[in-house]
Amino acid sequence: MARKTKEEAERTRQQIIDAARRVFHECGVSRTSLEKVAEAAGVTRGAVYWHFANKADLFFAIREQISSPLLAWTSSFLLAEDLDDPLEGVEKALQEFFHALENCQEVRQLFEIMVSRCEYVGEFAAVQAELNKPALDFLDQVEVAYRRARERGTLRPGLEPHMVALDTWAFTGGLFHQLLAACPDEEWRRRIPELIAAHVALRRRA
Amino acid sequence: MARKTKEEAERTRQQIIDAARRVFHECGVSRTSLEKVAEAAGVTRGAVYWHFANKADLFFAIREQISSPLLAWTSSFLLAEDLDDPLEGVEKALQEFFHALENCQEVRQLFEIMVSRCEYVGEFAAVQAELNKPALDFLDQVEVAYRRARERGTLRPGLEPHMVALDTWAFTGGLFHQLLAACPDEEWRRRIPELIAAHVALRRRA
DNA sequence: AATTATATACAATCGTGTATGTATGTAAAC
DNA sequence: GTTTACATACATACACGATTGTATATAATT
Repeated sequence: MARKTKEEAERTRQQIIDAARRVFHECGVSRTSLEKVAEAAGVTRGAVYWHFANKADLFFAIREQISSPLLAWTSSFLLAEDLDDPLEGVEKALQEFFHALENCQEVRQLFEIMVSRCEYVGEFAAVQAELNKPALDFLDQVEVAYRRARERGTLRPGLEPHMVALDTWAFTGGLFHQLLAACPDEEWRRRIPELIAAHVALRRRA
Repeated sequence: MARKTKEEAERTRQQIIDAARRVFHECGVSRTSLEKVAEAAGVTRGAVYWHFANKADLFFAIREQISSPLLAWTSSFLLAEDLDDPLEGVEKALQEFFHALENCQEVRQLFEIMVSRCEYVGEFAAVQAELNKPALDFLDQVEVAYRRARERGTLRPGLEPHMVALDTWAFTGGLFHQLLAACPDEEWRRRIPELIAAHVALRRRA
């Protein structure tokens, strides 16, 4: 086969990224050969190697496509300055994040790959560092929100913003991992919004 | 080489398990060939295949050696019936678990392998299910503890045991994962006991 | 005409499982 | 108490498939 127009090439690139996400999700990253990805995308390894240097490069591309916009979206709520109660921003951000995780197939696949279908060793150690940066940013932002809440008087008295932020951070990470890896049952999933609300409520002035 | 006595054979088996844990931790499960494990253990693949059917079998053996006793130990605190305040059992169990995670090299390596150096696909999907079972057991036990606390009147009024248990469960899972994969800094680690204490305190009657 | 977007062909490596070799332990027969 | 027979605990060798990266071919685009 032969050369295609730039738009067609871009479409091919996207097809490869989509295919890679599906195959990574099904087979795990290390058991996925680039041949499989190519086949799933309806091209040959030639095309894959043209667009991406190697498997790790492909992995980063998937991340870029899905994760970046989502995190920008959710953190916009955390940073919102015009809230009467900054705790609402925390709750809204969490609700949005877990809503996307529940309802968007691509998002869910990506995070499942990152959590339980990838080994963070060698080239992929860098991927893990990338994964963690948003988590640490989130931690900082939550602390800011709690600090603001204390100033506005909506934080439960006696709670120190730093500690509460760590607590919420741990809670969020736990929800995230348990949801992806150890979900007890379907009923539990439906109660996640409620659980988040309860978590925040416990930190609000009674 | 030739046949050894039963004790020697058992020692060989343990050496292979130890070596496998180290190599899995360093290279990731899928990039670890049984040849590497054999070399690290000072034997040949023949010995490895004699004691274990395949890589997944070896993985289970590592888990069995390290995880089982630890979980028995920690859950003994959760189940303790003679406590004035059942919340103390929750706290003690969490403190013990994270203490082991901090101070025991083998425990830490095992969990790091499970969290970020193994792809739960194919034969290993079963491993993940195994990993989750203790987590779900823990969830149940925590709920029992909170229920008892409510009966004894040490639980903060207005909290429902089921929801609080889920909250603590998420918190614990988050602490676990963040500690293994995204630890902010050394100072943070030293404050984990404090963080756990604060978490439980927030659920105790003021 | 030069470049680009692919397909195809190639070489080299690596890992797996199994089959086989072998020396020693172990227990029963004598 | 030997001898014998068999099981055990490995080491070694082999056959096979799978993947990877690259080099080259090809045809359409620019």
